[in-house]
Amino acid sequence: MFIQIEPESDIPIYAQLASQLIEAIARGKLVSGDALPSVRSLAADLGMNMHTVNKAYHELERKEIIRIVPKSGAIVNPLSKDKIRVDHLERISIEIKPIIIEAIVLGMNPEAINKLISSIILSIKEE
Amino acid sequence: MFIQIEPESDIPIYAQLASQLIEAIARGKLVSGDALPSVRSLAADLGMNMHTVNKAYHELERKEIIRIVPKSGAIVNPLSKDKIRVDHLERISIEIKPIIIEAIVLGMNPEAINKLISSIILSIKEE
DNA sequence: CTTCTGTTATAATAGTATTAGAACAGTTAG
DNA sequence: CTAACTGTTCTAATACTATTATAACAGAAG
Repeated sequence: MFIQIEPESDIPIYAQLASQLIEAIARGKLVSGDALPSVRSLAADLGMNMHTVNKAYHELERKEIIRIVPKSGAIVNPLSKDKIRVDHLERISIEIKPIIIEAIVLGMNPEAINKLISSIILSIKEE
Repeated sequence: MFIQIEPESDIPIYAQLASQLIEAIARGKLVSGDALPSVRSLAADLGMNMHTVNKAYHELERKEIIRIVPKSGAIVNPLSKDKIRVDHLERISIEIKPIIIEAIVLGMNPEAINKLISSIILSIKEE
């Protein structure tokens, strides 16, 4: 697996894992219908506990990015191309708002913010 | 003070406070050079502990949004209009990246993301 | 049927969040 | 000058989260 965990980060490792799995989906390394590794095998693979991987998976399930089939496994949900549900948009909005405000206070104007986001999107698709 | 804390939120109250102070600066309710209330008085005002307010202030100091003068008080830093320092840009980038990725996975295209951010910026300046 | 799956439960450890109380030393206003 | 106010530092208690460790359970899959 293409996961790199930084144990010394102040970001919990279950959150790092969840984040990198989302990134893998965004990059097309994981596509709709793909099965994720079992919590036990991925935990062994990454040298962490089964429950930590399980927590990351449930984080992704809560965001409806994967689906967990009890006693069976987890698979990547169909990603709605160029559509977004209102509740998802709401969550993204709540998550992103404080950062936008911080950016403004630190001196970024709307164009600069837009430019930053464009470069982030490019960096995802390229790397 | 124009602060509203939600004690039942899963966001720590020191983080809520820090966030709302940044927002107050973004809205111009607090401007460069303004003195923040003392940690004791704001804590009493909001019904929370002095140390919790202190933690929020140090969070803002870490982000270089305010300056804390030991044994004296905290004042709002000069906000660099339409300029942003590289290290600040770097931090904003790291903070915003996982959310952008989540937005993409949930079906937002670059235009939709840009539109969302524009509406957030508008909502800050209007309300 | 046996192995693999997520689920659930208990438990221990470490760290964070929040509150409390107190003392200390520099700042400031009367 | 002095008294009130300031952030700082310390100890300490409580609650919650994060992480790991075992173990047992019951459904899925070969």
